[in-house]
Amino acid sequence: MLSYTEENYLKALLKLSFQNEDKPEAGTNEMAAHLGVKPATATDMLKKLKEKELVNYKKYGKILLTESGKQQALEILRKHRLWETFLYDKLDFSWDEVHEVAEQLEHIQSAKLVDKLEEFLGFPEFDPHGDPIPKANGDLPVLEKILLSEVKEGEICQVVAVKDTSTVFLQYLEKLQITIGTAIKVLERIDFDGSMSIQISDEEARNVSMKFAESLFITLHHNICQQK
Amino acid sequence: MLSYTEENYLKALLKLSFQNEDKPEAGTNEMAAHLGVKPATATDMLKKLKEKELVNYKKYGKILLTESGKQQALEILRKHRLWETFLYDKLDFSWDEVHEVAEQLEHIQSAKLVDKLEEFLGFPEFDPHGDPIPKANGDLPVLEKILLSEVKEGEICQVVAVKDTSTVFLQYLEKLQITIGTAIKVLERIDFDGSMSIQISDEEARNVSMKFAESLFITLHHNICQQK
DNA sequence: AACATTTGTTAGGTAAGTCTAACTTTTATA
DNA sequence: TATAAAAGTTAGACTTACCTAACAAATGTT
Repeated sequence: MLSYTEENYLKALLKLSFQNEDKPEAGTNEMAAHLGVKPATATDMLKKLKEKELVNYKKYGKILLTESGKQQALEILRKHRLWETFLYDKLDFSWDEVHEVAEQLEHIQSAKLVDKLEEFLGFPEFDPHGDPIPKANGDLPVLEKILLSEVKEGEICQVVAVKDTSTVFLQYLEKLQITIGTAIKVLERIDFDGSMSIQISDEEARNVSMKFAESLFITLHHNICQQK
Repeated sequence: MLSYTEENYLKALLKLSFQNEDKPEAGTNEMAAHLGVKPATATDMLKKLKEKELVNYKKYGKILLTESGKQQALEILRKHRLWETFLYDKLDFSWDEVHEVAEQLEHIQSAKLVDKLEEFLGFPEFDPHGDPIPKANGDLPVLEKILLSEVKEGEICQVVAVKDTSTVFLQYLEKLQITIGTAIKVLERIDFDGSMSIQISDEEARNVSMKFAESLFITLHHNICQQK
């Protein structure tokens, strides 16, 4: 059985592996910063987790979850996101209040509790932030993402990824204050040239080209919040 | 903010004060046994709790919660019993499974969570074991208890206390396998002499006198379990 | 009242998780 | 490529909550 602290290290490692998705390794300082401890402390814990075969780790090397470590981390993430969903859906917490409490609830030990909670919530696939909730077997639901250009007039969607990763495009996004999670409402589609009029968050209307609309992945999921 | 462990000591002290209701003090060994630690450990913690003015305690003396300590203990008990009710009512846990998980859940820190949970559950007054759930202000709901002799035919009730505390009566109860929490169904009332035919738990029918029926306090509450 | 038993305390030690300060290795840059 | 900066490690110390073993006080019994 893992301690509360060990669980937090595993979860942090999993999160970092999502962030740097191409190479899912992490560094000691990165870990420490994420957990709010000093690097020396993280080093100690990493040795301990290596002993338990939850991480691959060598002196001065990069840190990687083992398969076993990843499964355990996914289980914790599963609990975290199910509890967030519970707080949001059933207890009327706002999307920005759920995280702090879920940080505590995710450490409750009871397999039955997690499964019953999932059932009670109607087997949700995404939490209130739009993040996928791992299934009991560790599978992660995939966001159904489409291009902004496919969205109908009047619909609201959320940015989930970029198709074009060129610097000019990313800089343009930054100028428009669009990041992952930003809400976009399609006000009008111009059939003539494929351009559209959109509303970004709660800003005023703005026109974007077909090229733009075909470079941005969005989702229509409704259990996602306005900000992130 | 109290640690998980400190909270457990306060809760244990509160429980002991309910048990020895006439004098709500406890001893070091008693405490230690209740918490599954050695007396020496309990002594250390009691000094610490005294420093925080949560208990009144003197060397070799009896232990008593201060007003502040009692309020904090009641808050923990409130959380424990609300979570038990949640698990029982909403997640289909059985009455004997709820305690273990509630022991963990009671330590979650969030005033909003407790109040929202209470609302979500419909402001229950008693937990699945029939124990009163402290209100946010520390008030304890009182069980509506009546004498067994007042119960109508066909009704099911649960034993909550004895009116007669004589040894012969208590020994008789023991022989009938009646303890606090035992379920009793009134099968027939004989007006002639005030005696009644009752069913104890799932045993066969049995006749008891008016004197007996007037010596046992019961409750008709329905959110109470069969056993305790 | 004297002694035995129960009850409670003290002293010293352990493991987990944290820290600071000094040191080593890796990496980035002039 | 030499050196400075960044990243990571080690050693030693602190706190919390626990332990054992030895001791002290309170209680019960003849």
